[in-house]
Amino acid sequence: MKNPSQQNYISQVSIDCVIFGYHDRQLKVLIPKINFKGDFWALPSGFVYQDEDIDQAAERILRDRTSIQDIYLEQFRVFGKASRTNKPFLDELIAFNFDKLSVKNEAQQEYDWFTKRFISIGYYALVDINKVVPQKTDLDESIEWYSIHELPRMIMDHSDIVDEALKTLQSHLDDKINAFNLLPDTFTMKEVQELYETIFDKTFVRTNFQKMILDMNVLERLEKKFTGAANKAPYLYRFKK
Amino acid sequence: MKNPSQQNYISQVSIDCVIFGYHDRQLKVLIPKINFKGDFWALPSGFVYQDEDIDQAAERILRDRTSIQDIYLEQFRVFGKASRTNKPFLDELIAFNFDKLSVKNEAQQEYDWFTKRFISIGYYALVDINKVVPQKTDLDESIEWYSIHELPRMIMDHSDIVDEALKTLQSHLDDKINAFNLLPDTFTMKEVQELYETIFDKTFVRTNFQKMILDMNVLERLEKKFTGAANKAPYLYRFKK
DNA sequence: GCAAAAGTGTTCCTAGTACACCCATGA
DNA sequence: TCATGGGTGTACTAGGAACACTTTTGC
Repeated sequence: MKNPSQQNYISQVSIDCVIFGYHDRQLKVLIPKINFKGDFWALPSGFVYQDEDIDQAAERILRDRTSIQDIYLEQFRVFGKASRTNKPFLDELIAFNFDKLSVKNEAQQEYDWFTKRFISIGYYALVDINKVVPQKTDLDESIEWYSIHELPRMIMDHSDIVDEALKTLQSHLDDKINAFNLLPDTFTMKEVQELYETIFDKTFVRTNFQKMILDMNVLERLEKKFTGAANKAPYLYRFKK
Repeated sequence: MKNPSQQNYISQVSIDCVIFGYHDRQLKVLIPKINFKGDFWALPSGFVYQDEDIDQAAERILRDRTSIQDIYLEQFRVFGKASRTNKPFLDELIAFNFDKLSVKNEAQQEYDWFTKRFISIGYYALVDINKVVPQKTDLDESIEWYSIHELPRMIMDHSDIVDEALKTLQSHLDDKINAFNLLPDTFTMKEVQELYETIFDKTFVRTNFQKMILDMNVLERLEKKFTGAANKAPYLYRFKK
């Protein structure tokens, strides 16, 4: 990765992405661990090129980390406190990793660029977890799916950003009907119900839930799914595009 | 006004405010006209100081234009297309107002600063129109309330920003219950109904509307309001804080 | 036939809508 | 007492919640 301060980025503006996936009745968030000593986790982030729409920038960041195109994504909030800076985190990172005297010249320039106050635009993405092949950047030690209830301790206000993203997702589900982006192409009604129960952290009555979803009129019923289990085979559904 | 490029602003980030007021069954927006030849209208805007929260910046911009404190305001969207720049507008303004050869040195520096691509954070504000004393800045020729249905032709994407603000206001009314910020301290139920009918551009049945609003349980009933009219005096209400 | 899970229908209740009715006010 | 507009209650209805019932599947 080239030095950001040398890139044609808009300065002091960043994009932070909360990438939601769903697996095994758990809502998950894709989070990289930074490749330095000291256990630092940070949301997939990036900056905006001068000639790039912010939506394009978010798409680029997401594509780089998930290796899939056409991701469902929504801008949900700007985080703009004057105190929003990487400085405490960077200083801690440097203390763990470098002799302080060694930070000079070019490094100093990067340091100055990174430790300015940043305004961050929050996006959330909904992806089919099976289609994602998580990609490390060369700054990442690892990149993993974490259950939203067992997130690692993240830098800056990234935990708050995840909280806000979840709230927005919940409030959007009613009108935007976008939850199906978290499921595979075809799915059973039971899977939809489990997803909703996970997102809202509450249970639904099976029969009424089925009615509610079908009344949305956004699903098409396909063939039955025979699992070999000793019970009635459920229908598969697909989201109408 | 000092030259923005000399101020301690975050560059390429602006704040645009849609200030909603309500009068005479009309939803209005407070819009300054720029003090140059050529008829340019632009939303109340400003920039963010390095040591200032974006919310504070929005409050400052609003205070400067309305001369009231404690304004209800909500961040609603970021406008971040790569093509978002003041350049076409500024060039037109300069063509109307200056000999091109006169734009030099210091002016050139301001020109360069202003014509960069800007990411703008949209805020909407709800104010009691009676409490506002619109304030011109020294860049303004005038500042007026315009009916949302008769807005002047504004620069850049400011019309789109107003549209987005209105949509967000409508969608927020259900859960945020913030419409009362547009009314005086005390008001009758009829006034509330007319306000809602204006915002949603539809009519409500009087008796059911009263029930709906009272069931929100956010109003306290005060004394009656005797207008001298030959009919039953309506109660005044106040929004519980 | 039986257990398990899926699909459909039926009843009940609540919340919203339409509307009838009465009340207060000043001319 | 009359016209006008405000306040309250009641009947009706649609949509949601609870639940009973039937169907399908493999052992």
